Amino acid sequence: MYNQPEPRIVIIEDDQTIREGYAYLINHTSPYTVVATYPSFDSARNKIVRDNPDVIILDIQLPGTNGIDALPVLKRLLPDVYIIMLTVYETEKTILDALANGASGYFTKNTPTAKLIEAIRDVVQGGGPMSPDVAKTVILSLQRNPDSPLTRRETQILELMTTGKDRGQIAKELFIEIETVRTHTKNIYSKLNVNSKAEAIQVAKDKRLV
Amino acid sequence: MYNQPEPRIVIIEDDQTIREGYAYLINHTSPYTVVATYPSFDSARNKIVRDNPDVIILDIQLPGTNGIDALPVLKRLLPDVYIIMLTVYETEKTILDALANGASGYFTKNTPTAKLIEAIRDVVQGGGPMSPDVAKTVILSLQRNPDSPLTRRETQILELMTTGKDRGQIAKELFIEIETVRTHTKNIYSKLNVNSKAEAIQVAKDKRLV
DNA sequence: AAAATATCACCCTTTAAGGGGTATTTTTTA
DNA sequence: TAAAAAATACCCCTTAAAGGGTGATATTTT
Repeated sequence: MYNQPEPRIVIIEDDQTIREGYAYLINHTSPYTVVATYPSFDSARNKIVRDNPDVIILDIQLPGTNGIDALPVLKRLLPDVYIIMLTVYETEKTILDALANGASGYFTKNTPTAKLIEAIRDVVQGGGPMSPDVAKTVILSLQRNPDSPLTRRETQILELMTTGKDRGQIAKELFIEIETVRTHTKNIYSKLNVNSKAEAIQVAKDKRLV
Repeated sequence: MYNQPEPRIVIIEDDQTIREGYAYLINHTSPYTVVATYPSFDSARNKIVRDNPDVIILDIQLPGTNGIDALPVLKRLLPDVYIIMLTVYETEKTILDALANGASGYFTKNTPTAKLIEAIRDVVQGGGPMSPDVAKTVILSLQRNPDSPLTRRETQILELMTTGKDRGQIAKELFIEIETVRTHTKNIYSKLNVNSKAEAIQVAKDKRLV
């Protein structure tokens, strides 16, 4: 068994204080090495492959190319790199976009360096660390509306509708007749004040009914 | 300003060692109070409202009613309670189901009590703590397939399709003609080897293309 | 016992979707 | 900078799936 070399870190963050602060503390209080820091993605672009980082700490609000747009590029340049996002303002969409595009972790900027170092350890071990507020947003995005007007069966059928299944497939899956599925569908439409599958799916997503 | 009373904790966990271990350590090393512990949800059902907990630590694998099914019932009984799930085996579906049904946090059972106490603090402060492995699963569930055969535009259109929008709405939203949407749709179908919107959505969900 | 939920059936109408073909412009990449 | 890929747009024709209306019985929950 070979000794794994300690992870190499690159920080891309426009605020000099934060950038240098994290770099200093990671270098001096952790086994990891910050091999380079950049104030923007555009300045990192041509050098980062040679830096050969294992983990990139990437700010979202950057001058020029922002962190979200940088993500897929970095992933293409360095397919195996772990990316931890850093941000001040976190909207649900931003967070979800970042994660959808391959971020491994997500923290707000008030995160103490010690937590960030923990996070680096977690990602290289295959985990997906997030600060509690980010996790909360993610959880919320997964959570259903507890005040749904739909019954259990209706919710179930609506959910199957959102997956693109048609009446026949839904009926088969639930071991009921197509006509029963129709009846439920009509009740769903009436409760949601819509009159098409498409609208129902939109309301469902909108109100987190499924 | 009144002093907030310290959070009251209930633990529902069938393994006596774990149950009593957590209870003891929470009571003795944290400001929180474990007001009751139960070996099953069924045994907790009639008493838990009187326990008036702020946070419930809920095991998933329970004799009788399992933790996932217990979740909605607990939420109805105690609408404002925070629930932290505890589990040994975590499949993606289990985790996502738990979160969809109102869990506030999610940990695997090897979690040290200190982390659990941190988690209790986090949830009462509105956060959504998860252990890194759970977070990883959640992140993975949000992540797109990096090897999608679709172009950017196609992905965008497929995504809009999954939200139930029809050609017309998609065209309007993207400021292009309906016929262009059609062309993209045809290309999507051909790349995904399908020939209907429904199938496309199913493949999209299946392969995490959107 | 009443109310809510879930089940099944038949009529008829409409429309959004799908197949096939062609062509120009813009953007990306080698 | 030339070639390839992606994005844009139009026409013809066909049909499956969806939707509206109405009525009825069985099962569960409260």
